[in-house]
Amino acid sequence: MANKNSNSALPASVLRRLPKYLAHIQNLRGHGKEWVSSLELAEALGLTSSTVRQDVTHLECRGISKRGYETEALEKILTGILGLDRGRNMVVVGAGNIGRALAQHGNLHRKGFRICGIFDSDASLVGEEVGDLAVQAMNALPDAVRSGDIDIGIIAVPPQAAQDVAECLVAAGVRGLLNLSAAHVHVANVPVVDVRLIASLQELAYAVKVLDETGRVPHWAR
Amino acid sequence: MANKNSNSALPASVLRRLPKYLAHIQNLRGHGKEWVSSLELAEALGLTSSTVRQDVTHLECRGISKRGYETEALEKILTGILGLDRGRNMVVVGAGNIGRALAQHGNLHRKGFRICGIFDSDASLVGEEVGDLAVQAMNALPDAVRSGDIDIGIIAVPPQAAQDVAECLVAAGVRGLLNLSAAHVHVANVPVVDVRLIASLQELAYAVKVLDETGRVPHWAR
DNA sequence: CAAAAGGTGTTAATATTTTAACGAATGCGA
DNA sequence: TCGCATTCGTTAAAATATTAACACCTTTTG
Repeated sequence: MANKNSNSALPASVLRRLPKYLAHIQNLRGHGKEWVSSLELAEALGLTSSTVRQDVTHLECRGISKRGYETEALEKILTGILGLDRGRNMVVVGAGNIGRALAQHGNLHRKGFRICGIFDSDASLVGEEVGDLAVQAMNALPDAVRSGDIDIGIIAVPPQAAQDVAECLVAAGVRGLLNLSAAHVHVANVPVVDVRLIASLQELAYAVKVLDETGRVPHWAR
Repeated sequence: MANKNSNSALPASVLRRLPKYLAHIQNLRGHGKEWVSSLELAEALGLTSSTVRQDVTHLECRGISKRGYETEALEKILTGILGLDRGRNMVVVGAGNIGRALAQHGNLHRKGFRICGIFDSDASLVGEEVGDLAVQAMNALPDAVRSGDIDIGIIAVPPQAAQDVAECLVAAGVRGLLNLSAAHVHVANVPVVDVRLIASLQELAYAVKVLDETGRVPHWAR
């Protein structure tokens, strides 16, 4: 018997699609659509209907024949699984372009990800205003994390500094790391997920090269 | 006989690791290291040595027993495959926080990705300075792309606008798209790669939830 | 009310990715 | 120069992920 109850962890492949389902369904709901079929979802997102149905299997949600899935239910379940029903407090380390952009990024806020502080080891940046925050020195980090109920640390520093910053953040008590640097970071017992900014560009450069040479777009870039 | 000559396209799984190999190897070279073994690479990047050796198989590169791989050769091959030996010209659409941050991001430039223009449909932003560029109106885009030898378009707009912008960019002649929005975009015959900014945060939120509930970090977030 | 159409959930087949295992090659120390 | 210990390339196995196929539900329609 298939195991699909909600406390068994999701396969990574499925999890990675969930955010796109959610974004699309929120959009549909915004247009007043109450039902959506696996085929519609698949076509909108570049998948097969089979994949969509398989994925839904892992959710606590059943569709009904000839109608599909209820968008309201799907949205609720997805936000629940992703833990988006509760807000998350975060700090950013690195007040360069990317760090500052994130700190001011309204969308994050709208999705329940609050940025509560921004830090930099460069003393000349300390005090500078970023949105309604002021850049703080690294030695202010531990207190800020402990007293601010911070869940997540965002690493927006040059790659050489990334691992050190990760360790700082974890020592300060953060429970998850979002890594925007190109470096690999690893810390015991704390989840890390990479935002592959430069890597994605490099992938794209490869895809463009393949397109030039063969006239065809690789399937992973469609 | 295994097919490993360079004109057969790389498996997606391998390709996605290449940027991390490259970043790490460049770092090693910076420290004067001339050789690296599959095991060292694996440990630094959170992989198995088997995976690394398997990956190298797809590169036009042989290691030698008891030493490993030559870092210089690896770097050259990787940059070649990813098409990083030639510069790429890009335009950004969307002069919000993210778009502006990218346009000024020094690292991109250093890696051969030149940002040649930034555009926005919001007339009130047109003319604003971003680094050494000025925000242009959308109707200036086609000429800029055609006359500027632009390869890549970067989509940094809200999700509702993403698909339209994608089509604009492609109509203007761009040959690849980097999508920073949460929406899915699709255009015939042009590769698209997503930078999963919000999606990654959502994945991380899930990983944190799993950590809370089970005490263990899911394997895909380590 | 029967039949057709358009959906789902499930199972089974296929394809891809990762890992393990091991013979062959190379450098190092005695 | 002869082992010994490393490390590679390769093959095969195991694990994951994707796709196809199909029985069985619902709604709509004649």
